[in-house]
Amino acid sequence: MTDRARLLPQLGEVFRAHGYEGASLALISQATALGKGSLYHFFPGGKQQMAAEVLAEIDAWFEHNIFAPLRDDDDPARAIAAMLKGVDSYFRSGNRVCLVGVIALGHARDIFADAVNGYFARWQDALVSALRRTGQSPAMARKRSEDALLTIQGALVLARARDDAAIFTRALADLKARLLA
Amino acid sequence: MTDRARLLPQLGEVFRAHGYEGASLALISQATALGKGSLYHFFPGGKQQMAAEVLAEIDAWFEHNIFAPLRDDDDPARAIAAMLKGVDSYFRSGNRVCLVGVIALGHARDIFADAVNGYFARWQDALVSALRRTGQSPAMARKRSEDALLTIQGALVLARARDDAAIFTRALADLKARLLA
DNA sequence: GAGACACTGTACCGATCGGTACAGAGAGTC
DNA sequence: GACTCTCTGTACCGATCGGTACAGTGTCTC
Repeated sequence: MTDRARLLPQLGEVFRAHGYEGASLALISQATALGKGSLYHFFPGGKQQMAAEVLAEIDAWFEHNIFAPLRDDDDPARAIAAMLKGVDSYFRSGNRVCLVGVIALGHARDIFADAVNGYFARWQDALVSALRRTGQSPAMARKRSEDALLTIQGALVLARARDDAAIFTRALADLKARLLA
Repeated sequence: MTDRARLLPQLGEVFRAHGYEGASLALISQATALGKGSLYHFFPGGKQQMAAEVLAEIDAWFEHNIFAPLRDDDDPARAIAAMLKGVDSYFRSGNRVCLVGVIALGHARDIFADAVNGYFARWQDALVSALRRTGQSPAMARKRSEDALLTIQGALVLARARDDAAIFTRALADLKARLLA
């Protein structure tokens, strides 16, 4: 189990760098320093199981570090600030790409549609909850939470496209002001 | 030449749907109803040349329909409104994905880095030009143009991730109000 | 009709794909 | 030492990958 815990982040980076289709078993084997025998011992379901477990781990990380505080923190403004800080840290200030977004844009979305949709749906719902507790109307909370998610995704795309991570940092700063206006 | 003009959009849809790595010659051959012989007759450089020419055609379309009006229109507000209308139409109200963004997120970005960066750089510069002519400060124009590009990209990602094209339409409407505020 | 030319289908190339089979290696138990 | 069980490397599978070779095919020119 602890082996798997060390494996999943490595798999995640391979999928991030090459996408689902582009992450060949040879690349995965190289990144993990594990032969196919070991790989298929841990993941009998092959590549699809690897990606599914990586997505589940990412989801669990966000659930614990981002979504739950947004839903439960007594101080919603603090939870929102913590979300932005956590997001900045998770995406390495714009130098790391969102695997869920990468999969959403690719052909693999069909396979992982539920995981992809659920991730963003729960994020948005949690953010709506926090925004409502700051006193915003349901409509305003919903609109701003949608704005927040697409801003983060768009900033990651643009930062990578222009090879300028500062775009992401600026977008997060603007977003903070917009969310709590 | 006219054959090639009919070919490039078909190639574009294959790359959009499967990404650069995922677009196999078999898929391309099927989508274009052309055998490998014909494909390599038109594109001796293979898949890479196909993608490069598709990107160039996309760039030319935006240059003519979006960027040039933003730079040259006597009425900058009208050009910005036309940009949003053109973008909505080009991306089929959120049902079509941005090929430049798809490539930017994938491993193929390394090959097409200049084309990808140039596309967004010229878009932003053109939008800055229009915003400045509406009387906005250089700093404000630059910030809002960056916001515009990442909003469009993020809305496309989120719309596809959640399988809800309305996200894109809403984002464009909000963006319009924000740009001309 | 002869020749040139742009285009096309098919067979084929070596490499790599995801996945399987299997014989161990190593550690723990009795 | 014998057995079990988890883990590992390697050889191998058929399929597909991007790309090449080449013999046509039709059309147009002279």
